[in-house]
Amino acid sequence: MQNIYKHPRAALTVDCVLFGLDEGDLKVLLIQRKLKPFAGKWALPGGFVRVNETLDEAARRELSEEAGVRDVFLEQLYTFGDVERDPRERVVSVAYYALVNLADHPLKAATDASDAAWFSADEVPSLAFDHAEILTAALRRLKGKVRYEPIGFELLPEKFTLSQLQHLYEVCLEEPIDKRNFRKKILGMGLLAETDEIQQDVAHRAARLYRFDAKRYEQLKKRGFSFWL
Amino acid sequence: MQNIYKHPRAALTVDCVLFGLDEGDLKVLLIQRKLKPFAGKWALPGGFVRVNETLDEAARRELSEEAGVRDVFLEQLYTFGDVERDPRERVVSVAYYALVNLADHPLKAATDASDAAWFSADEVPSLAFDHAEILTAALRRLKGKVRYEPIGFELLPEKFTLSQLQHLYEVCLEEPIDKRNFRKKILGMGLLAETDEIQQDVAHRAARLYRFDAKRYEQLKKRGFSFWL
DNA sequence: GCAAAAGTGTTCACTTTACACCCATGT
DNA sequence: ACATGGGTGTAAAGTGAACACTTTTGC
Repeated sequence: MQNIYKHPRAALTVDCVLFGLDEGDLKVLLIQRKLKPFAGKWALPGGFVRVNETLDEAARRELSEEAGVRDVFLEQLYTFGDVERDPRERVVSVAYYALVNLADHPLKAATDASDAAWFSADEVPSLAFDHAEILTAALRRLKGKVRYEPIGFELLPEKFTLSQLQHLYEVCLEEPIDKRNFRKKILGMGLLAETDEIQQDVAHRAARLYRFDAKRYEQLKKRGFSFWL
Repeated sequence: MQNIYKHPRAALTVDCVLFGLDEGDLKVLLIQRKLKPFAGKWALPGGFVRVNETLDEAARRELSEEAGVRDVFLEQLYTFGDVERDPRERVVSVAYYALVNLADHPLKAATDASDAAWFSADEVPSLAFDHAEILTAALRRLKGKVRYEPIGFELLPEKFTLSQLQHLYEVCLEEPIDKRNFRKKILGMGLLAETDEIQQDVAHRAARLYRFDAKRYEQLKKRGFSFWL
């Protein structure tokens, strides 16, 4: 190595906003800090980037270590670089957001840092560092992006009902949606494959289950199709 | 400071994709490198982030030092963190894109690094580092974002004709646009203020000049209006 | 007078919205 | 039998797309 430490360097971290959907309620996973600074405060899972791992790898590692989740949808969000965002020293943080399906992954975040808990995304406690700002940015991104990319499915189980999907969109778009129009539009896209299964153990007529057809989406995208809701 | 250099740290840089519009041709400013690595190759303006400046400040400083432009539209794009992206050592780069109006700012980039030149955005030479990837991402962002945010005006002079605006959109959307429909739509938004001036020194009927009314846009946005083209 | 771009409306197809009732199931 | 959500079609309004000619100006 050459030229290193000639000048002082910022430290580099990743922070992850992990979203889950619980019965039509959008949740975020937070971790209660054990160490200074902000000991005892809630914070996003995250940590230092190692010198030989990519940013994506660091984010996945932190999600695995601190939140106990693997193989989830993950996307870089924004890099936060205010000079005073960490009281110890200059720390620049690359923020990610991740989407997990709470039906398959446990609601208890099995982890070493077991002080993890899910909070409603718009009712979080006071957060450490600038994590409130990161969370706000992640919510904005999620709520914007579900409209033009089919990422909402990452929050649902593999097989889901049209009502579950509709509720998800109602949460993200922050407005009620007409049931018939929603079904017409989403089925008309041809991205949902009907399964031969139906909802189980419900105290009313059981709904048909659908899958998102990712291969079909890729095909259509190549032909110029754009997802839009 | 505490805990510093306990572990090796990545270096942190910013890189800027500066776009300009020249007669309906989208251009990017590149700098010919003087130093190793990649000496002689073309690269994006950029450099190391100082420990006491924010990322935005670093990006603006580099644009000023290397490209000779100030007070331009600037937005963070993405952070590139591949382990091998710099052959010297681990360097993470926060990429920005900026939009400048070439009519007011000089086409010659007056600068210390005077080996700067404008290239057509889709006919660039081979670039240093992963700058080709950064440029691709910036183009994708620009071409996507002009549709739903009125950022295109940053590429035009303060007063412009509707045809100039249409050409800009034709470049970004990569398809011809019907003149009458375009004018109907853009004027119908109420974001353009007619000036009492007309185009000068053209060998045909002179077009009326318009301004983008940023205040009006802010007002409308608060009332739920969304820009869309 | 001709070349070159400015400016201007209408029609048709399609998309979006609004809206209400019966059905299947479990308790 | 009743409570709960599942599932379905139509009409009216609004939006997007296609399209051609006259006007102004400089040379």
